Amino acid sequence: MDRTASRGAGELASRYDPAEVEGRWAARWAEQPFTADPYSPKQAFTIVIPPPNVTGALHLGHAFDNTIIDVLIRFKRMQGFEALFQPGTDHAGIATQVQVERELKRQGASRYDLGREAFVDRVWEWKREYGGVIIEQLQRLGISASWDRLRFTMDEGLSEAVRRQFVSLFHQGKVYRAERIVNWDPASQTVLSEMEVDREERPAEMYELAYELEDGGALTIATVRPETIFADVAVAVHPEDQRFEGLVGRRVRIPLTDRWVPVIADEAVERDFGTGALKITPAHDPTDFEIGARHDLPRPSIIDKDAKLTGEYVPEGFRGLDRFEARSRVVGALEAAGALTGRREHTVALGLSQRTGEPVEPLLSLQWFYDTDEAAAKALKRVESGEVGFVPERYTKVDADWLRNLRHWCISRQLWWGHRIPAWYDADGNVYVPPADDPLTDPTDDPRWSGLDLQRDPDVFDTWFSSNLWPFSTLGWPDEDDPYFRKFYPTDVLVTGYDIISFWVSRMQIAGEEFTGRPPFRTVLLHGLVLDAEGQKMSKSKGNGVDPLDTIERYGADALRFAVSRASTGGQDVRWDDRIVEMGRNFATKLWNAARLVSMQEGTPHAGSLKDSPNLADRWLLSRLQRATTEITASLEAYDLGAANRAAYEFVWSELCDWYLEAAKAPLRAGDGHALATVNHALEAVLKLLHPMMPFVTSELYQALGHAEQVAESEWPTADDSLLDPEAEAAFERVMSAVTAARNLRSEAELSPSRTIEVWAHGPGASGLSSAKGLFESLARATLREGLPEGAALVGALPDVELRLPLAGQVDVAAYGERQRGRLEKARAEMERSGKKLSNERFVQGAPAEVVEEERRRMAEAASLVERLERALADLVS
RNA sequence: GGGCGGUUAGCUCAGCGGGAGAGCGUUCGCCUUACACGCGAAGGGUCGGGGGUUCGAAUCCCUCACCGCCCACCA
Repeated sequence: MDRTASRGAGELASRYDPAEVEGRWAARWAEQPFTADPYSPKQAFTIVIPPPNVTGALHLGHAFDNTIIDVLIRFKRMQGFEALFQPGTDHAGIATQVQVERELKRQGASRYDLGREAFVDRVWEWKREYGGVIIEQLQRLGISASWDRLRFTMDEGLSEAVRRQFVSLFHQGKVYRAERIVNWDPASQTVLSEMEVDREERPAEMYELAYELEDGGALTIATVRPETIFADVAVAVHPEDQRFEGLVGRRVRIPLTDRWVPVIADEAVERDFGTGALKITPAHDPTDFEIGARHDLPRPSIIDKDAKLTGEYVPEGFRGLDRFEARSRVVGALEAAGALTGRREHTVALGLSQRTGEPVEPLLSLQWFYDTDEAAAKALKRVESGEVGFVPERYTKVDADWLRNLRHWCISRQLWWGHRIPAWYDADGNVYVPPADDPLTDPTDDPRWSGLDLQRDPDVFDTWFSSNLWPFSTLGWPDEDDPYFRKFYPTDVLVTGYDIISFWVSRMQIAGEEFTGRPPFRTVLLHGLVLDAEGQKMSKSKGNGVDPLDTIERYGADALRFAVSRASTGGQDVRWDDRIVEMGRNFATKLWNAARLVSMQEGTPHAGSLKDSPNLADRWLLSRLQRATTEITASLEAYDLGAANRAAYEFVWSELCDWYLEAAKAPLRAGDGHALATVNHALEAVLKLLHPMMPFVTSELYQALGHAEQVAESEWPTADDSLLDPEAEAAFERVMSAVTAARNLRSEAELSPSRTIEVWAHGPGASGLSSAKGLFESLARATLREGLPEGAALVGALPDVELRLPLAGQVDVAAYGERQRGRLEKARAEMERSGKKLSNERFVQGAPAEVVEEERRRMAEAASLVERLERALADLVS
């Protein structure tokens, strides 16, 4: 073993071990996080984390959000921005509560056994125990957030922000309490917003029921919920429906009861659907609620919060029955009573609780609502004017449509875990809310109301009623003088999956307008969803999720980040494929070994300008590096991580490693200072360019090259156009083609790669090739001679030169000839195509000059190739 | 019922107006002193179908088919 090899081996292990290296750097970045200085003169660049559930575990969705954000943050930081990646977690009300309740259940208890206070303590305990897990996992991913600024939605400051939000909106009249039809989840015993309800197509039955008319005859209605007939207050038909002319104003009897209800006319009734007559149940159906309101009808409820039939309107035999049980019993009774006149299969869009999977029950309930109309309109303007942009652009419309069609948001939840609503009620149900200028004082401490017995609302806010403030509550708001708020708000980019636009993005836009008068971010960068190998969305319930930590363990976090970066193209959904991660792992190893090769070199790099190098390979590489730098930088600036990834991969593997390093080996061995300077420079640049996507291996290698500062703190490379060298690129590419042709000859001749072959060059390009003799010979492992060799030879034809390899005995000439004929066919086809095009007057006239010129060049090349191949074949036969 | 995305090599995907690309897999060689997580060579596609625009279409327009997603109060 020679000295250089042993020295290199001492510096860098011969095989890259991601686990060891990554663990070390992850710990370093966790302990000494990248901080952002609010007083820095540098321009701010801010991204807030989409806060993960505090008790959750890292999944691929998080890996996407955070990798993309971290790539942008590291990139901008290196570009000289004061970059803040604001981290934190969400208390995730219902999700966390359900989780802790499940744990309690395993111990044979329920939250009611503990009582509210003890239960909430229990959740805090749970949070203390598991709340750090996801943070550690993110740190393991190499996320360079400002961990010293970790925030939680239920921190004191953020809770204050939520309280201020409510109080302010209340006094503006935008938040109000009202009885409305809500989506009730009987399993978790809370109301849900529209968005927390998943619609699922389910087969069901539609029943036709005959309601007896008071003057004889019957009116037949259609329903999928016969069990709700007891809450009927009317039957509605369309005002212009001639079938029911004369019936409006008369009364019908609800089957199985003695109640008579009026027939009313309402435009909401669809004439073509069902029988054209609709039973009206205002307390258990949103449409019916509205129709009932228009006609001033009562709203009797007959389904309770456990989804059981209840109340005096329900005949005794059905009282206490679960809704579904009740349905079949009611249908039986209707049939027996002769009121069931028809039934048929029908698909319904059943609402299911996103959390519990339980069918939600629409019922009447007194809840808090938030009228977002005014702020949404302002937010919409920003979107329409382009002040807030979406990447990819098509989501602009999704967001705008959403902002346009918002309904009032039900913000109260019957949970214990969350921000408790700061509203109090007296015995008469009057509402007391802290004053606008002093939102933190409880009304019970307010001297004005000291004589009253005020009870605080037991409910808490919807989780999103705190995460909507996230882009500014984490930066110190409501303290508008907080230096972080001043420096880093509004944030620059919001990165998240497109499935969260309605939940979070639009609500942050609204909150930003409402409380800061500014949009909370300038750009919304949306990524696709992660699908499994079958194209199914990954989800906990399906159990088809990939555990990113497992992936990290097997391939390394850099490899995972590489895969995420590469998959981030155009907001496209990604079918997760470990082969891409493998590609990333291999790439990290490739980089490692390239650095190892470089670190093994001894000698003194040329001290002057890189432009001084007389070596064709150096000039070629430096020129290519400028192009790669430009492309990678532009791609990152356009938030196109996929393109940046591909450009970097291509340059490093196919150009730097496959060609340049091979070409440079000989000069380096000879102590060429120009080659050494070039290779050092290129490697350093590559480490920087790759650092955002693969922070671990690049940090380790940068350090190994002897830098005291971290690569993360180094300056982002800028392309130096004076190093662009189209001439060198073209010349080196000719050498590359010749080398490939020579290697092909070796392969055709079945000669061992270890053997040096003798290659003869003939043709106008031969002398050019000879001028790069050394390069060609070392890359092709050949001896280059000019001219034509004696006797039979294999021929590799290039447009301007042909390479001949004198025939050794063992070659299968017939097979070789076959392949050669194939090449000739291709070249002829090429020639024909070009010829056709060039003889087309309209092409020559209509196409841009350079395109026509290019075509002429192609034509000439093809013609020359055909000629060489024909001659070579003739030689072979002779 | 509206809206959006997808259909490119066996698989997973880039490319989105000037002669089809990558990784994996396949075939043939190689432990060539950075790397077998590697090196060299090769094979493989009428870019879902049909129409149109254009000198020129995988790329733009229309249309059809299939796959997927989002929104929607026909009970």
